[in-house]
Amino acid sequence: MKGETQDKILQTAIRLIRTKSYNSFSYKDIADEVNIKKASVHYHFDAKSTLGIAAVQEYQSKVSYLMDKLKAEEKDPLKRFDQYIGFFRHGLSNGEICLVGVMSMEINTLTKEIQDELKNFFENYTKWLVDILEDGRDKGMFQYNGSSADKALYITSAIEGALILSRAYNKNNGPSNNNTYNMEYFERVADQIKNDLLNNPC
Amino acid sequence: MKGETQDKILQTAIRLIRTKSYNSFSYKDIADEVNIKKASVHYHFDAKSTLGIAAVQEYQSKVSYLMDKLKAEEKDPLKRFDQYIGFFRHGLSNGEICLVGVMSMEINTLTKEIQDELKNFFENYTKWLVDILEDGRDKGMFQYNGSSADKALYITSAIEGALILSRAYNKNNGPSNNNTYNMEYFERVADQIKNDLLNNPC
DNA sequence: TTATCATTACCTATCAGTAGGTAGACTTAA
DNA sequence: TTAAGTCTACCTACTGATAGGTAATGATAA
Repeated sequence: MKGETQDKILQTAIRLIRTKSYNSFSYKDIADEVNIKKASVHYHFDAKSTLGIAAVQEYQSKVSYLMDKLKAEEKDPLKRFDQYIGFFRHGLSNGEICLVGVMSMEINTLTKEIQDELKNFFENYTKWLVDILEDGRDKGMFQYNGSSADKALYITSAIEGALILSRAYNKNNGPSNNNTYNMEYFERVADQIKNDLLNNPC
Repeated sequence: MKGETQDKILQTAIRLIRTKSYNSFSYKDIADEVNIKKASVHYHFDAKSTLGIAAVQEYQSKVSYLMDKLKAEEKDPLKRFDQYIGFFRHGLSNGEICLVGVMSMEINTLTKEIQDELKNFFENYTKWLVDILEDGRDKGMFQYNGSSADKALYITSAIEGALILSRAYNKNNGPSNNNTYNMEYFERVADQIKNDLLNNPC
């Protein structure tokens, strides 16, 4: 199959970035997981920075697809918001946090090209959330003061932070018998974000 | 002077972790910045993990000192909260984000000893904030629903996330002529956290 | 006082291992 | 036959780490 190995490499890279960070995985790691040799990884992605760019683009297109589908199929703002949160929840339950968050942390060590790719992603990222928020406010379901852009930035910050802290500091973390993680911290923050949206200043 | 070089190494390590991340700096980086040889860094800290532990402990004791001083000297809860935020603001203005946040992101790549050290730090970290929040609520200045522990987790998440995003996505980031960073995103999130504390559900 | 010894804080040189990366031969399927 | 994909085998640069040596300092005992 054309592109099968290439796709495996890409998906593995994305998973490794989300579990260990960009500067903490190597071509050897990829090769071992895909069951090919290091040189073959280089055949598909000549340099690590190339793979990095591809990983961001692939992750973005996956998220774009989900967000567009969500916008088309789910008209209830609260359920749409829940599904938005659900996207992060699902990753975290497998020990994977947001790729944008991880690579943003390492921003000072990345090439200009990757930085630009991330910036582009981040802009879309917040647009989706602004869209959900404004839809909810228009329909009278969400209340918040100030601009939607500010609120989106606030929520995004809280989610990114919650993902990091949840994976690091939950009791019994590390994957359990069924290979999922304790979600306690994440859920506690997610609940508060939602309550703020629903109950905010009278 | 006894310990002068050792302290320079430690301070440099902390700065490099906060600007680049733990897995993105090397003993060579430290050696070059302190103007000694790599082997001399090993003389003071036999292994990188030893240096990592020492960095977390040193950072913790610095923060502890500031927090205790703050508690003793500043009795107005709002001003105390502002100073708490100011601690993160100051770091970010030099391109440095929270060491706990950075290393938590890399948690899966760290030794058990460093993980324990971080967990210990995180527990104190949230205790300080809970203390500020409850003091403010007791004095009738802060309003929030739910437990103080939940609120502290929420605020901590938002701050950690804001630090990451602010450094990565502000316009014109990178250090400017006066060697400081654009703080826009961080301030926008910080303002909302504060407003929530002051105006929340009636 | 001075010769002896230990300690501190560095050095040069080197280690084995791993990083990302390349050249060229081999395999396989269209 | 040709092109795609994978391999072996290698490279250079760098990783954390160690061995062994050297001044300088300080303590100690004859």
